[in-house]
Amino acid sequence: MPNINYWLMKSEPAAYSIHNLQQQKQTIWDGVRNYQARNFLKQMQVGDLAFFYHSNTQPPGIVGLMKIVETGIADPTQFDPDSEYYDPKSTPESPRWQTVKVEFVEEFSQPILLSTLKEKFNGDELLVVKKGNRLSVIPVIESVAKSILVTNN
DNA sequence: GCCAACGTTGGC
DNA sequence: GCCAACGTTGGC
Repeated sequence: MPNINYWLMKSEPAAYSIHNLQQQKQTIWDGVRNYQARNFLKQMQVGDLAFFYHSNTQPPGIVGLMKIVETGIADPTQFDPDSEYYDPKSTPESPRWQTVKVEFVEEFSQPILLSTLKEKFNGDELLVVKKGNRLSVIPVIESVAKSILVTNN
């Protein structure tokens, strides 16, 4: 059994929600323009699991689970002049922004709200509960991931 | 709308 | 390479 890593990936549901993913089944997670978040995307491996986090919504929280199905994808929006994520300094020969393809696994019957996460975990356990953490992609340690999964079964 | 916590930019 | 100014994120 290869090691499975767990991640948390944020999206504003107004831009892209868990239901959009449920309908599409798979999507390329594009638009990440933060180097630290990108480095986490680079570390992901096929088979890893990621929590889908709805941000900038009422209430914010983890709403479901997805699986990494492809890695090392050059984010196509960086080459698209019409995209808000267009990066004129990036070239197809050496793409600056790479990402992954994710697949819908499940929507949680009950979202795990940020307020609940704050009660159960501290900032070291789950970076998203640390005040001021705005990274769109962060790692989740195994014990925390297991605990979240158990909560929803 | 507020504001804390960043990240980025650019002058030096 | 420093750091002030500025912009953005995102919970509240």
